[in-house]
Amino acid sequence: MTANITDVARRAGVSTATVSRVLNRNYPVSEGVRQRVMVAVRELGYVANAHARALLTSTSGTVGVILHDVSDPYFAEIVRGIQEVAALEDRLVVICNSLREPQREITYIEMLRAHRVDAIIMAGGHILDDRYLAALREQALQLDAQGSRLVLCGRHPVRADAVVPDNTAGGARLVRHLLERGHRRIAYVAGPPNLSTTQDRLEGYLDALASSGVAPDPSLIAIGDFTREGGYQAAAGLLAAGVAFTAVSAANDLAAVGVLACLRDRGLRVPADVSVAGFDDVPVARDVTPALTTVRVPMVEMGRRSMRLALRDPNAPHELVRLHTELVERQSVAAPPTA
Amino acid sequence: MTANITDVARRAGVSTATVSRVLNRNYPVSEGVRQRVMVAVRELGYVANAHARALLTSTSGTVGVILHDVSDPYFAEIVRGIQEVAALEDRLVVICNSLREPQREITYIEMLRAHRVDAIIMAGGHILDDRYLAALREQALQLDAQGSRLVLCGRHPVRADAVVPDNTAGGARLVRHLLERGHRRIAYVAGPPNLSTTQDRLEGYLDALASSGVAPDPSLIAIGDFTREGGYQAAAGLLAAGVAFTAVSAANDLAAVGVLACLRDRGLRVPADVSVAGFDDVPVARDVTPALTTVRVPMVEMGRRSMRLALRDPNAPHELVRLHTELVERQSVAAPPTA
DNA sequence: CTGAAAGCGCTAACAA
DNA sequence: TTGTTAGCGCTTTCAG
Repeated sequence: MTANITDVARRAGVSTATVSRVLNRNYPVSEGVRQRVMVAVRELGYVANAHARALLTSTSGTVGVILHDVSDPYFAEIVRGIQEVAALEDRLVVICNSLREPQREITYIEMLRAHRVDAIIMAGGHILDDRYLAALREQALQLDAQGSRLVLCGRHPVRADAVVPDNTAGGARLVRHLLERGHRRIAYVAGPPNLSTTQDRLEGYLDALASSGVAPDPSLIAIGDFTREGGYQAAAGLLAAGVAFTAVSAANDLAAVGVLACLRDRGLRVPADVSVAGFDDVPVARDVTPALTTVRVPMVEMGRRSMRLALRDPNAPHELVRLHTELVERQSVAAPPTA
Repeated sequence: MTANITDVARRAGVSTATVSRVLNRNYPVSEGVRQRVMVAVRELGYVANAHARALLTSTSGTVGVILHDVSDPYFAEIVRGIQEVAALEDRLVVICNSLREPQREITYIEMLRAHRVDAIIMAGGHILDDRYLAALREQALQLDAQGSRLVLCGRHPVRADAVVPDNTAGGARLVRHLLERGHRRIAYVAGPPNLSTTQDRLEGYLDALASSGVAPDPSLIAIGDFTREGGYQAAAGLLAAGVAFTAVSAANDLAAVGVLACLRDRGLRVPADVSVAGFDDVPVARDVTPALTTVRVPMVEMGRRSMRLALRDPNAPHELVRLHTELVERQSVAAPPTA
């Protein structure tokens, strides 16, 4: 089987304590002994058992990340930021896809707790459900007792570290842009109704409308699910319902891409007939035609900051980092057609 | 600090062995005792220490994945397949971005070995470097001795399980398609020269040319790096060099998207003036304009199969799974302009 | 500078 | 059915 520290010690003719000291190089060891130990290590292909070490030091060098789905570009970018810092700090990253299922999230937290991860980063909006939030709060407490940190990236429903982008202000800024261009009938493709991000961004839409004195029209609001397919269906629904609109603001870029595809399939030109806007500024936003006007959310930076918070001392006080969003003007928005 | 099994045992008035038996439910325990233990567990928020368990059972329930970068859609899709199976089998997945740096890959393997992962999946092509391959082979041996599996996803340079797509055949199929449409001057945007995937796909291009009796022209081959930016630069270089071509075949979709952007910036129409083809069929391929003709690589399935191989018995014999690729015709390829 | 020994939290014989 | 006990592989006092 695998060589252990005793094998190395025997081969080098020293005690296990000495081997440990050589490997952790935090104690004076004579050069000759050091050499002998290193040779034995190399010859045996020895790698210290992280579990045995974790048992003693109660720190695993691992950080857990729970998110909707890594293959969603929004989360992929966040993870990129997380990995960047993890690599710098020699940490391993465990990634868990929750698929936005509350039970799955809680189960993952427990698995990660079992592994005594140094911290857990939960990315993405949270589900608006009291039982879930209570369970989450309970887990946060346990995590704390365990000496590991909880970092929320993109939401902030429980006492913990958090990194949050300004979704509401970003949403309002975007809709204001649409209004400035002359749009009054602005459809909105929302995310899943029970998600905080959906609410925050929708609020921005409503705020902008309100401060311009435009009455919101419920029939202009369609429900998507943050996917391309969801966006496509939402647009199709809007079109089928026959409601008039000159612009569509989608809750995220993926949905906006779906809207674009639907409008194209129906023979509508963007932005000549209808303007379309997204949210997030994921890489695909600039590669669709027309390139998407959107709100840039600093996803990579959110990931970096989250990981930085995660790696602080377990006793450091909670911190809340607010990040700004920014309007990115491209080609998918123009003045409404002068019908 | 954290509650341990002794705390639970004391609180439930039983021995630690009993607690263990209740939690692992693989031994007869009287119902009354079971209840008492469960109550104690709940009250203390107890979660068994995975490290202590791993030390005994020498299995961690964790699988490591080493890949270029999770935020690259090709890898993101593979990871989706991996996670799908991992969730089904209650495994945790550690993801490591190697950025294609050989040293980083080896270091990650050692970190994962230290954590006694049940298996390591290495995704993506391998670097063509003898020293690196020797080191990799050595690690594969150690992994084997350790009782954990090594699965290669997308390459096969060392003795191990592997899941490989048919890159060469796919590349040839695509170029044949271009030839059938009447193209003769077909430029090629390759990946990094020292990568196996680059070689495999380029070979397909050359094979197709050869079997049609078209002499390959080195000046038609540009080097990219599998990124959008690399594709853009490669196309710009081709254009600047003034070589004539009526089609561009890119080594992957991301590069093809860059080629598309470059051609657009230069005022060239696709496919009217130049045809463009990609490789992989990542999600963005159908959302660019014109939608990309490409070769579908079953990335999600590659991920699933890799994970399935990873979770087999450590002593099971190596297996090699070959997966087919398939031509996907969209709008970016047409007959060459009849100049 | 080096070794002996205790013990981290758990599971798996072995007893009872 | 339940308890006792011996480690898993390592780090860390405490001696020397």
